[in-house]
Amino acid sequence: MATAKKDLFTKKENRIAELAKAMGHPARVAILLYLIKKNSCVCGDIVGELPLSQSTVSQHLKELKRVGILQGEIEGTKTCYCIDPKVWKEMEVLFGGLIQKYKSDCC
Amino acid sequence: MATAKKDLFTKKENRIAELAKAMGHPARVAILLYLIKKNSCVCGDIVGELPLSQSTVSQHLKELKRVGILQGEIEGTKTCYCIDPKVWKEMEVLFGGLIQKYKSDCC
DNA sequence: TTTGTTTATCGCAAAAATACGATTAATAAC
DNA sequence: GTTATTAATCGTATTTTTGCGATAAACAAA
Repeated sequence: MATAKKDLFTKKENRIAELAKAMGHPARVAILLYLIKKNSCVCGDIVGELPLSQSTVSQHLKELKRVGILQGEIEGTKTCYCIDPKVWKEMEVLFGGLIQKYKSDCC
Repeated sequence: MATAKKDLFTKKENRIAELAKAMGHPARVAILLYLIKKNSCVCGDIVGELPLSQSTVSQHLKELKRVGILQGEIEGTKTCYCIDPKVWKEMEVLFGGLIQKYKSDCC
């Protein structure tokens, strides 16, 4: 079988890239900031906060959910999204670790 | 004039997304890890480290340079890339700030 | 049961990212 | 000078992402 693209890099490299990419769109950053600010899992009125259509926002939420950053819980007709503390911690470790690893003494 | 896409979100949201997106590819993560490990600005032998062609690696380096994470300095026929400490610090502030801002008490 | 609300998904179009080989440009080595 | 080395860029093909309207699905309200 052909080599999967993922196999060209380490698990860690792939995971960092996957999480970074999920944060690599201003709408998704805005969603995260909104969820953090609200300090609780707010429902789909996220749509009302963003200058994008409902279906587009739904896609962004889906992507954040896919990589694990968000959890979505259905409550009646509404869906309640919130940050997954476990994955958030993972990001802290991965990004923090990466950033701390570099001590400037270049060039 | 039409609204630029950038204007739909705040400067901060756009900048976080831009930096995150630059890290949103395993090859670029690998480049950064390699530069950190070598602890000095190593030249284009980055190409030898990656399972990608020279032109593709060059493009990834260009992207990292575009957002400011890397600096490139020409030395003879070689080019020496290194992390820009200033932008690295900016990432620490932006990502660290974002991640620290969330205190789990959701759902 | 009918109607309204909310969210996910489908289908599609447009734009952007990824990857590579070939070529160019710049310099070093001879 | 000529030749070799290194890296950037060009052209192009493929894939992925982004975005939206329309529709569907699930539930609540009437």
